[in-house]
Amino acid sequence: MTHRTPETSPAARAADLRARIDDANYRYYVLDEPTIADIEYDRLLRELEAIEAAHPELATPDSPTQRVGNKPSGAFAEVRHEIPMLSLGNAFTDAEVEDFERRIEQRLEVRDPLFSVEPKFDGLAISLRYEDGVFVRGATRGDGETGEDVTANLRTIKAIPLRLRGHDWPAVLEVRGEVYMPRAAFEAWNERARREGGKVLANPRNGAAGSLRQLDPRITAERPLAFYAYALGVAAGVHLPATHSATLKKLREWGFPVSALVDTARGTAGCLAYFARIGAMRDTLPFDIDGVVYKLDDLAGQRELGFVGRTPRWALAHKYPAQEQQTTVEAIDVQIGRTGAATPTARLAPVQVGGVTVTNATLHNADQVARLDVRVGDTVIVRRAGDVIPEVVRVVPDLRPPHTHPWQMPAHCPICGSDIVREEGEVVARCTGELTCAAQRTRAIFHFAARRAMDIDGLGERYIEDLGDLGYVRSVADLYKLTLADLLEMKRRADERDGTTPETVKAGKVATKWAENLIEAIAHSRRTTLERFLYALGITHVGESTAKALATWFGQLETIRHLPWPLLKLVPDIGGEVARAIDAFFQQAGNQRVIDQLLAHGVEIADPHVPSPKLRAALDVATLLTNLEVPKLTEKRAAQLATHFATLDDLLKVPEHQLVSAGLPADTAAAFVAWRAEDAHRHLLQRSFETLDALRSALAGVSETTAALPLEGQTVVLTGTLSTLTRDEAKAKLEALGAKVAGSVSKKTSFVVAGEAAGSKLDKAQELGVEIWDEARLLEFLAARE
DNA sequence: ATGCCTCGAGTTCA
DNA sequence: CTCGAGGCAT
Repeated sequence: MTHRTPETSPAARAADLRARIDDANYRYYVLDEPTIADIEYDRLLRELEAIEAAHPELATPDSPTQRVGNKPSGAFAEVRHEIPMLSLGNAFTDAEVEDFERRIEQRLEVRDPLFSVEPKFDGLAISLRYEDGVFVRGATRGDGETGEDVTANLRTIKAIPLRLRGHDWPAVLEVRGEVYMPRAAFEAWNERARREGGKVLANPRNGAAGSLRQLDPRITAERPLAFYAYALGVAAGVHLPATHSATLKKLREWGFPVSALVDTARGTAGCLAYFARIGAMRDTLPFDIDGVVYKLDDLAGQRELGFVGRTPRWALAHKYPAQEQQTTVEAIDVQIGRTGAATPTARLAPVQVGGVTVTNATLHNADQVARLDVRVGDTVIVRRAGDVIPEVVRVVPDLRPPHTHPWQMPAHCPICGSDIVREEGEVVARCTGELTCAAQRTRAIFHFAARRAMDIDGLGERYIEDLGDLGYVRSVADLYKLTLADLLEMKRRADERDGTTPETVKAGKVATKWAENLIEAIAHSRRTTLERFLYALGITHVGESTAKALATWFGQLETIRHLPWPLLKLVPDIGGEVARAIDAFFQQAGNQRVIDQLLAHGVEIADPHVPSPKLRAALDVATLLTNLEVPKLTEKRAAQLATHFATLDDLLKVPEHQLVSAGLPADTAAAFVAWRAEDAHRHLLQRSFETLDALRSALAGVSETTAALPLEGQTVVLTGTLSTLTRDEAKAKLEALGAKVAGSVSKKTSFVVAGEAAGSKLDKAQELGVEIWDEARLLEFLAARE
């Protein structure tokens, strides 16, 4: 380090250093144009500290070295605000903004007045007092009349000047503004806190508030706080500007940071445009805001309008819908899904989150409840995850009422009373009632009727429940037996039961219309495709994709409904687990009966497929033996076994010593014989052989050649909203060209089609360098090949 | 065994 | 959308 010989006195050098440090602060925090490197800044500060240590008489209270005091104060003293700190009226709708401005126009007899507009920072309002240009006291807003003296903590915030710049400031000056924690600093702080075990902050606002209320300013000094000024309090004895916008300019000259987003806007239209403009950048701003503030720019007009209570008539806070809200848990219920999955759900006191009223939030599973330790009566923070689904973010522990207990999954289904069981290693607990459980039955029928399944329009969950409870529909097959008279009777009985008696002619007509439409929708659904039908059955692990795979590989319902699981495994993406689930479904006599009834009631599969020629290569005994999952029988051993014993009879009867002499290792042979000893296994083998033969003959007439499709082997992901096609249409067209349409982007994705408002998938594609098409390119591509 | 990558299943409100 | 878990490549 260079050490300059002081030509000047220490006092002069100290003054010079202070000026340079103050200037660097001003340029960084107010002008937003850093001029010196951090290292240089630190060097200046250390030199000043050294001088002040050597000459204690030179240390002044407004020296930049004096930001961090070192003695924790006892408690915060009360400070009475000479001019009360305002609370602003709130507006959530455009209409409320119009009302606000109409009142101003009427009282002042003006048209389209000019407003000073600014973001409403989500931080902590404070007031700063300067006497003779030196910061002497800072206080929180408190109740507006009286706040707490947090001077020592505020001194640590470098964005707050300890000494005013320029000369035209009043002898006594109070400035109002917001202390906040920039988002990036908040994230960085928390990341470090998590890593090093420090205090993790809940959100930037709480971070700022908590930091200012530290009794030890040394702790505050470590927190990344910032400050924006937005108003004047006391300002005695100088000529002040006539408008609010000019005042802000003045504050900036005096050394206060003022947000670059402040602007002026004319009339309601200008204000609403500003609201929209700031709203659009809200997510990308470096700090949190919860709205914007409109203030009548003309200060004389402000004085004329005055206050209602403590709220000025000349200012308004226009708020954005809150993305996170606090509410209380009234109950934790368990919902039973189609598969019996018992999902805990928090019933919440209604609260507005992101513009909608939220009353329920899923808690996913018992582990999640335990992780959050949510209890009935708790106050919780709720957020809309991915802008849609409400979720409980965390509990506010300080607001927990006494005598609560951790929540536990009930032992019995709240609907049917069957045991709720959680399998080893599974996250979800399930009701074991299966189809005896009304909830499972309702959800199963709902799934059957879903748009992507049998597509029965107008069959809502409530009607399914009534149809089930009143005994009209016990299984999905019963839907096709319903008559108009049944539906009307059911509706009448349901109304009776609920005590609603809309016996008016009009209600009767509505009910008739509903019933007619439903009968029509059910009739319409009779004609369907194999993949929809399979999907509608609601077989565990069989969603749309697997249903489609089954349909294209095997072609016929009659084949599929009798397939043993080792043959189901021939389909790519179907492994042992899924295959056994499908097999188990069709092994249930009740399920087969329902399928028979559906077919008897006229359900017809309209697109007869032939088995896929790709199946042919897999229809050999070796593959079958591999898929049987016989212990120790690897692919290689299975092939070996198949070359010598290719018939069912051979495999059932060949003695162990012959297996060994055929070259099979002794332990493998023994394992096979042991496996074969079980009736169920022999039966499985027999079923498999029979089906193998049936498939072979079904394939006999199928031609081998399939035309190559332009997108064969490509994986495409759709994201955002397309304007000329629905997502389903686009998917269908791409699939018709041989593409596989996947739901998420990975490095195997061939290209991503991004529509309007594309979200995280587009980001991911860019990150992975995956090709991105816009809608126009897709349409062009499709048009060229149709 | 381990680590992608997909698929399935459940979810809220207007 | 998110999470869990099945399938499969390594």
